[in-house]
Amino acid sequence: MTAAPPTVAHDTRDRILDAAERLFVEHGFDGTSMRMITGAANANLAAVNYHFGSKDALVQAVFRRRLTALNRERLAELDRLEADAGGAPLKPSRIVEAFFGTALHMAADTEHGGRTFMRLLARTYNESNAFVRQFLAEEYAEVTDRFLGALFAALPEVPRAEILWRFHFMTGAMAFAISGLGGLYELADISAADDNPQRLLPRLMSFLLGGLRAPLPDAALAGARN
Amino acid sequence: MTAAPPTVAHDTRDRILDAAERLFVEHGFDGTSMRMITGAANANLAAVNYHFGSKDALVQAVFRRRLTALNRERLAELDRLEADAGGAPLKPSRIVEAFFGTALHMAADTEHGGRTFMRLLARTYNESNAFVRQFLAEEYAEVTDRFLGALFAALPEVPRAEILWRFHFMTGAMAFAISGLGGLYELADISAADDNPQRLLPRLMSFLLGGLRAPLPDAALAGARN
DNA sequence: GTATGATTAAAACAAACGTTTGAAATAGAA
DNA sequence: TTCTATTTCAAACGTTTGTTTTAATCATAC
Repeated sequence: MTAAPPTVAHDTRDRILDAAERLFVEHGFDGTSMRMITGAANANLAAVNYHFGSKDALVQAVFRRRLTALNRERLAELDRLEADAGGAPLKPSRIVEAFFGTALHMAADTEHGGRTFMRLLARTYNESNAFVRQFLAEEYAEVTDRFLGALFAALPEVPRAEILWRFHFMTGAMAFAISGLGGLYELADISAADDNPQRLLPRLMSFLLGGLRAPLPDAALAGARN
Repeated sequence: MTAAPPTVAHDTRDRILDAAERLFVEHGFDGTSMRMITGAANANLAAVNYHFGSKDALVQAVFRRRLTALNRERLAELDRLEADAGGAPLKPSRIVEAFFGTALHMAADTEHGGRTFMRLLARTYNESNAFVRQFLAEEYAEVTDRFLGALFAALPEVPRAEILWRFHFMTGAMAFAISGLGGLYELADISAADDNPQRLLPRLMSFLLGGLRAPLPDAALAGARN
């Protein structure tokens, strides 16, 4: 466990991970069978159980392969921001960029499967498969804790509940940004479409910051104090 | 079609629709078996095929039952707005409210299953099941066409591509708003949570409008004209 | 009452599912 | 080479899947 990663190429292992990632995006977990995966990976049906133990373990491996790195990168950038600020509160826009920018940056990588994975992740946010939710919650625990804390500190005058919800809204916008316009607007006047991935990040960023900075809703509706 | 709705109660039919709706939210389409559905509905296994023909047809029926009404309501409100304006361009905030407000209004109805259905719908936006996507695209065609057109007219100085994307982002925020904070933030400092559904609409609305009105991103990145 | 059409019920269907098995193939070290 | 550990392979395992079938039950009109 503490030893170095295996020097073996694990060719089929990686082929299975790639195939599974791609198929999960397209058909979901339950909609993707072992035979579809091993077929697309040019591997034997038993290979998944041999290399990963079970289908559920494969799902976890698909996520862990990239999600851990993504969240580590996010934390590293937040660390850098805080170090540069030297104790002073951060600019909210920087925090938002550190969290959502890294995600979109990974989603822009069409060469190494980053885009595929981020589409899968976006799709899985709303997934309710029991152990996938649990796994994601654990995998995200530290990141959400740190970033929410940073936002709380950066916006001390804004109620925390409001920040929490807006962070949630921003996540939803990001998820849809990554999923793309595909399909839903095909029948509408789609001549306006422009899915240049180069432009997606600035597009999303200004939307997110606009939403984050929006005037607070009228609190007169309910009687709570928060 | 033009005749009056059947006077028969179709008791089991409705029980099946309710059970399927609830189970689809929790386990997805592929994760929900006919036996789970008929079991929860206290109906015989063959009842689904008798009343709907197939599982796929049942899925469509679950959506059609409520989505048609929701979109009709949306269109009716847009009609009303345009009639009141008498040819003048509409306020973007009103358009946004007409589209997303009706959805959230339906999502607030916990009594008649509206909340359950809207959670299913939010979950299904990212679903890629072939015929479900096709079905949703058709079901949404007129609505997106009308509302996007209204936004184009209301914001003539904003590039249409920008409006289209922001509409997409708003949809993502709404989807997550409806899905709720569940799970993902449990391990973070959740003491700030406040999921009073009464407050959700104003919360989301100010976020959406903030995003819609945000300054446009720097277009200097790419060389296109749009 | 009996006859008729709609609904429910229990049982079975082939197909597909995730997983396991035990032998064949492969690779690297001695 | 020979030995040993790893990986691949074809085949089969028992379940579960969506659907169909055939008979029983129900409601209602005559």
